[in-house]
Amino acid sequence: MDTADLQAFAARAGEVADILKLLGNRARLMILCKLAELGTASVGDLAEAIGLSQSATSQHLAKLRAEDIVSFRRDGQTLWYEVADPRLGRLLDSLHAIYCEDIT
Amino acid sequence: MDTADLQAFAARAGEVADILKLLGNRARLMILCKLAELGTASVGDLAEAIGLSQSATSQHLAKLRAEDIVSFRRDGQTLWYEVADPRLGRLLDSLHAIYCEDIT
DNA sequence: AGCCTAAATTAGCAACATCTAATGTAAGGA
DNA sequence: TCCTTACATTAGATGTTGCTAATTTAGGCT
Repeated sequence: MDTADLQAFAARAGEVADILKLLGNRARLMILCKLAELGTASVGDLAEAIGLSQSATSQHLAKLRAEDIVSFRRDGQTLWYEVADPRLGRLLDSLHAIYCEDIT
Repeated sequence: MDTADLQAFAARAGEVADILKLLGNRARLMILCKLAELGTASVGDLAEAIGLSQSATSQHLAKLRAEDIVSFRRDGQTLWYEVADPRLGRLLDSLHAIYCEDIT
């Protein structure tokens, strides 16, 4: 593999690794699994569902937002989050198929 | 979801997140992609293929070994590594399908 | 306006990750 | 035995992560 190929490979691997880094945290993975399961959820719903504080949950959502992995719409005081990136939806499906085959 | 369900969910998410954390590093992801592509490779091969020092490459391999994601067999002075966990093989295939559809 | 709830943001700290440089170990060859 | 090659390991500096606590912003209600 020549230098240009290595750089292209490294660049793409870096992008994908950045996404996987976001999933490589228990709290964020739980958030994304919940969103995949429920379709949409508020910050409070998510915080309770994963057993984390409001602040910590919000900070995790900020990271996911920064990579355009999730989006939200406002309804009054409540923000409803959802998975925004279809590729991430596919990845979450794959993860479920591989690591949660035993779960209904 | 009751407390027992949350704990089971958290436990499983933690296990999967630990694996994804290993993939969430450019160098390690490149190593695993190379192993998936080549089937088997030596430490020196991998270090050169990803443009990293021998030491850093070896330390990444040590982390992957610790989670039983890769294994190796010795042939003289050379250690030949390969992907050991079939679920990780499936995950790498999925990642390739999702994020590298444009690559031959 | 004043108050409440929902969520975001900031500051700060402890824990963790990742590199380089140096050293150790194992195997083969002269 | 001595040297070389292939790889592992350790030590240490530096950057990053993920929490809590405190504060701020936004919206709805009386």
